[in-house]
Amino acid sequence: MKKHRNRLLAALSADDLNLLEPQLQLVQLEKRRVIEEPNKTVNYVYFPETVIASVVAVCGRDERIEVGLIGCEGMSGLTVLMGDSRSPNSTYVQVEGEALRTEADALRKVLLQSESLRELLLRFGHVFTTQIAQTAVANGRAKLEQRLARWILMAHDRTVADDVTMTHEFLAAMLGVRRASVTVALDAFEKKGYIAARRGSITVADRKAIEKIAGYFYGVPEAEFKRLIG
Amino acid sequence: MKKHRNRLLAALSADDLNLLEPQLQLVQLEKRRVIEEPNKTVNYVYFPETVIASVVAVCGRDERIEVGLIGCEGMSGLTVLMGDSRSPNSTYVQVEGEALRTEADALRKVLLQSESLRELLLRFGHVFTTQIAQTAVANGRAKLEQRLARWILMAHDRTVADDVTMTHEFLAAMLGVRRASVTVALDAFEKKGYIAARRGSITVADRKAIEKIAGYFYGVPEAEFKRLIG
DNA sequence: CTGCTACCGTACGTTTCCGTACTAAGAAAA
DNA sequence: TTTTCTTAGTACGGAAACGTACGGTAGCAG
Repeated sequence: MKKHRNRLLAALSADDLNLLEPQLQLVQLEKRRVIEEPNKTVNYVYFPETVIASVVAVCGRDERIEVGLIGCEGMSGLTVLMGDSRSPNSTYVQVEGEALRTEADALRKVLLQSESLRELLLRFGHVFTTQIAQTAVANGRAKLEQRLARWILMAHDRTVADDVTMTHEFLAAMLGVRRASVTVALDAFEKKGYIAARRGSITVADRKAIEKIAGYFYGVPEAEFKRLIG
Repeated sequence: MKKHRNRLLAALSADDLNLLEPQLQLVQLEKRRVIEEPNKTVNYVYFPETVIASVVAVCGRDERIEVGLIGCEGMSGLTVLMGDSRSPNSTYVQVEGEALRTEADALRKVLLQSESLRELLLRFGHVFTTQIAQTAVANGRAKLEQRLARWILMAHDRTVADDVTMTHEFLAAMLGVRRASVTVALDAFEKKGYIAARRGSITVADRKAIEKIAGYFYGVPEAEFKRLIG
């Protein structure tokens, strides 16, 4: 039984892992692959190994904004844990890579068999809800540079390399701001030596400095994760 | 067995209600009463009958913003459902009134005894998470008038009367904006006849018009509630 | 009835970010 | 290589909301 990079799977007891592992299938997910569509049934639940996915809340036709980021620390499809099968949010791959997935129905069955598994995943649900709530705070109170710094840190936490492959255009869509605003802010970061920017990619150069910019807008869900999952 | 005004309690099966009801205690909650403090153990879980409470996400010392509103349609203390006992959020009473409460430990016991109870409450958890996510969208993309309209509608849904007792100052703190901005926006609503404003209270006069202003920023969690709880 | 306090209305200069749009420079295709 | 497309840098006027602050008024306390 190999050790999983995914931290939820890594935190499972041997028994729970034995229960879940037969259902798991390793898949390669390309950039922009949609893994959950708004108000459509969730067929698979994903445990990212190297993939990073965005959860985007949608209202109406046009208004949308990223409310959470899921990487190797978490899982998609929380709605399944909550006894439902769909949600108004959209989820798709931002950074391509590998993930383990299980059919939603298979997961439901396993959840009924193990209370400890259910509890671990629900604790992650609490962490993720915290992440959404903190996104709401950042959207309401933080300046663009702070929100951008927060996003870079969260992405950095979830990548194996130090760089994130991401165009300004896409990043702007995630934050719900103009593409040009992202360009200006990233430029400022680069000029101060906090990041190295190449076409379509950002490399973290001085993480401490970026943390200083994000201030308290970064860190709350991360602390909850440590406390509850370790 | 009297019918509860709280819609979660009202949606319970007779068996589940029998299980839960002995634990419930009717309490009167005054305005601004804090029912959950950030990162402190939750002792009681509240099912509002006429109370309306705000869930406020906090980061650092100063930055805070309302991420959700709980009234007779819901419950506080979702962290307990998620297998935890605290959260980084704060919860307090906005509109005074009555609520039924249970000790968190008593609820935990009952949750282990009834799967259907657990499922109903978790479904509400999903609805509330949706509310938080939509708050994040509104904070990031909506204009102040739209956010204000959204807030008024959500409060209106949860009150028995048509009016909400609330100063501009407090409302501004909830939305994370200046008190003066709220005054100006409410003034505009009043001049158009959408609301009647008195010192410290807002009365909804033309709900349809307010819904039109809020647009798609209002309605998503409400639809989820209907779908999942009824 | 009077005075006090909390709440509301208004004002003004300033910051942040938007909408739009044009240009430049990498990267991929021909 | 040359062309074409995508991504990034820059510019400018304008809207939204901010920080701050001053004066007015409703309603309660004495």
